[in-house]
Amino acid sequence: MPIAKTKQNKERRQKLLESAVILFIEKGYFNTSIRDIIVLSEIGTGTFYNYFIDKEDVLKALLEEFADKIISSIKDYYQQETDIYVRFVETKRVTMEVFTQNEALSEIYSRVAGASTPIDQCLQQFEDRLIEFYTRNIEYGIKFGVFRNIPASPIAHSILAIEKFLLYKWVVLKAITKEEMIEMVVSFHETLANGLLNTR
Amino acid sequence: MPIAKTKQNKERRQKLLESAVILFIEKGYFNTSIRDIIVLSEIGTGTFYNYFIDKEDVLKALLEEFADKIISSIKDYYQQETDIYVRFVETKRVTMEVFTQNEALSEIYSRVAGASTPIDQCLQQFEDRLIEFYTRNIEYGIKFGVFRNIPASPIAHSILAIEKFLLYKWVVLKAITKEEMIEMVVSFHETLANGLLNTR
DNA sequence: AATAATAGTGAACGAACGTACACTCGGAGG
DNA sequence: CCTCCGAGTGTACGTTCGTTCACTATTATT
Repeated sequence: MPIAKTKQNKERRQKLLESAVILFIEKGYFNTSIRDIIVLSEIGTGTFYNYFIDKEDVLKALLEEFADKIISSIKDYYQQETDIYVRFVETKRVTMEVFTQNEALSEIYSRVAGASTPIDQCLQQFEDRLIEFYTRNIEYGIKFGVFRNIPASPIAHSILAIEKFLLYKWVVLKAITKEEMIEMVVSFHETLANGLLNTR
Repeated sequence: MPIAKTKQNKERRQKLLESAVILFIEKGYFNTSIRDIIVLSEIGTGTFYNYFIDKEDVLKALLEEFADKIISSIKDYYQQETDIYVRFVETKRVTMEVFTQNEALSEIYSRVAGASTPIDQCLQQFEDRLIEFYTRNIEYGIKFGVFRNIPASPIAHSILAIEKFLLYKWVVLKAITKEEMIEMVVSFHETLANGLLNTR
């Protein structure tokens, strides 16, 4: 059982998390042992258990940190920009930029989906927050007559889905470049916007 | 090293694969050991290695089997239906039905993405085949003036992305029902089709 | 019926795993 | 200056893992 968070040395905790990221990328999450993390962190074997319950607990901490980073970036952007149509396209650019600027965490995020129930719950929370953002944005557009009156939720889902899928294709499969990824997300949104816009 | 495939007992091989599916669902892929598969299959320990190289080899066999099933269902459907617009919407229904009729394999497919490089290569092959189908279908639509002249590939990607994402949401997270999943895929396609159709 | 070939078997092995626990030691409190 | 708390340490243990290989059972060949 870990000791109280206030008793934990913050730098030591960060060192553990950083080492974990390096190893998760290098060897993959499942091929990384707690021992590996301990060795790279240059801490005592038992010390690990003062900070985390197990390996999964480390992953959860990393994902929560990442989710906070993305959500706060979007929130910042939302305070700068209020135009509904500009928001619709540019929010995605903001999100994809956070992903590309945190390549290692993006790769871990892309790889661990479906790995275990607690991890899934953590991911689902994060994704649901994003979908909610997107849905609200589209509903604003409908309310003010910019978009046609269509079900917003499937569209919001599709937006997250393609972001996630193309991120996976870039960061895991290396099948497309960073630029191709962003270009495809934008191109898709332009076509989609054509289906959304109230032009009649 | 496994023995020649012609020398393998087909029923025994199938029994091994079926046991693996049961365990992968029950305990998850990573928490299932080769020992578990051997015990449930009621075969000798060494016999396993006459059939598969390792656990990953079992997974690859399962995924290939599943990919074949989906691709052949779509191919069958393509021989029945030639109308471009009907194809565009209904192909997805065919695909989603194969997924729902093979829930266990769908769950495994949803869960193992990103797990390891060889598995990813296997998945990528399968997904690329699907994307190629979708792209060709959209390009037909453009060629014959049914769809506007837009880049087909990002659309094809988005279609697979939302299918995969909603499948994950149904079969892994249990956050939506089977019916909601299909309804959302269809609803999304209707909006998307509005952006695609050449109505001017 | 005897022999050869080979698939099937499972005890055994070494490596790697998570983590418990007895121990060290710096620094705060008296 | 002494005491003592608790974070840090790392050896050592029991478990489980994947894999091997000498052996047995079964089938095919002559």
